[in-house]
Amino acid sequence: MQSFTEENYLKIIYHLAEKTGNVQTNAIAEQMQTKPASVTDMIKKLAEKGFVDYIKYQGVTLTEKGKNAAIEIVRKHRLWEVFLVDKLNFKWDEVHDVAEELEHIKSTALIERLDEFLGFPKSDPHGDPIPDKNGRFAITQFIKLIDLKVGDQGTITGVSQHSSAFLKHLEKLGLTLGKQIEISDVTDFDGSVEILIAGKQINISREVAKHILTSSNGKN
Amino acid sequence: MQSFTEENYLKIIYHLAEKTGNVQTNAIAEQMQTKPASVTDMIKKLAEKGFVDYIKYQGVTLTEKGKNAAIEIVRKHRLWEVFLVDKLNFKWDEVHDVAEELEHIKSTALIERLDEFLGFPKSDPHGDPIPDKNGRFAITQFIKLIDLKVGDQGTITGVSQHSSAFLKHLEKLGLTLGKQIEISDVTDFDGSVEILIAGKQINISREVAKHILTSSNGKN
DNA sequence: AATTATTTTTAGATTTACCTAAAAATATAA
DNA sequence: TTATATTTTTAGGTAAATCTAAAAATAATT
Repeated sequence: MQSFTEENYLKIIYHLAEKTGNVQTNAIAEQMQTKPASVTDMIKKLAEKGFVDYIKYQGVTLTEKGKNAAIEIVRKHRLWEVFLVDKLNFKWDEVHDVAEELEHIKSTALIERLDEFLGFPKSDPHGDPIPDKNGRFAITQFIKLIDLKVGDQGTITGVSQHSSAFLKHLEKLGLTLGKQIEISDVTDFDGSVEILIAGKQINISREVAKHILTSSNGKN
Repeated sequence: MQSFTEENYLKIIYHLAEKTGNVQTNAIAEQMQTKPASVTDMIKKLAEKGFVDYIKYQGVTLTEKGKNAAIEIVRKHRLWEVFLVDKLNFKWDEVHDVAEELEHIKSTALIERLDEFLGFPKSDPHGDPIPDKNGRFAITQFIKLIDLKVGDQGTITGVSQHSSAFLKHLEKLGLTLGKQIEISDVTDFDGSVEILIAGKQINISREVAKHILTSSNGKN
């Protein structure tokens, strides 16, 4: 199949493409922590192998083949994260780097058995959906906490930021997956949000609220 | 630390050194499935990094540092094998290749937690000892089945051959780890061994008997 | 001891993924 | 629309791990 590096490129292109449509050379370079010139080289190789469509100076888009390969890597990454948290008692802010290595282990049997061992989880420790072995995602409806209105209730089901600092901060505030919350106030001045969680009132910055994902239970 | 390739060299040198003292270039090349010229290159690098002592045309020996690194890799390999068999229901003949990849994942925390998760196993699915996190092996006393005398009883505790074909053969004969056996006869003609296992009489070739390791319970 | 065979090393190339520096294309602003 | 800025690509080079072919050292044989 592909080398570690190729797999990393595919994964990053996939994630970048989720937001925008086609993906710029510089954006890839930034994510890969490498130089644009190196990205051009690799893009050509991936295009030759049929993983991306590439028009000079226009960036790339994943082909069907490329998308499938990328989804497989995402699947592995997220399953390993579940393993680390559920079985080895890692914290949700400790798993990323190790999963980044584990995702490259090449064995279909391994991943299928791991999936089964973990009970076919639908999402990883950050709430991100885990595609099944056919590459299909369960449809998940996230509402950003920042978009909830005063009085709305919801459950924390994910985060859109995976930095250790952010996750540790949430942990300290008790804002972990599955927790029930209610919006009690939104501050005009700085847009910070007052929320009710486990009977307590806490205040979180707008920046934090932007990266918490919820499934809303509607108005109180 | 080291690259995958360097780690594989260290591991192979370690295993070769277990038998002989210092290790020949050609022997390494054979194990690594590469050419002697490539081995010479790598040996120089490992020597420069202080993993091996090297005298031109005289082969190599592992330094303390090299030995520790090698043992760490062996530890990882064997722990992952236990994981695959105990938790993911792999057969003992299916685990080698996957463990070969998993052993290179770089995370001390991962291995320590995995060790704990598995209940600090002392040996892998083939009976090979697993060094603890300080690199220490539990002392294990193996007697080759071929060296047992008629009337001797023993427990199968390991194998000295890891090929899938051999392991599948043992599986079919019911000769798996932990099984009690008794030597009932040794054929003069071809040296094949008659053994009593689970009340049944079976015959195994000399070649097979050489690669089964037992802990003898002494004479019947 | 001289010859032959084997093992090991050197020399010079190749491939992968990366780099820098400069050129080319595209986008933005005056 | 010309000038400026940004993005992307090309050209040429490096380091890691490999290779082949040939040379050098060591071992085995006659």
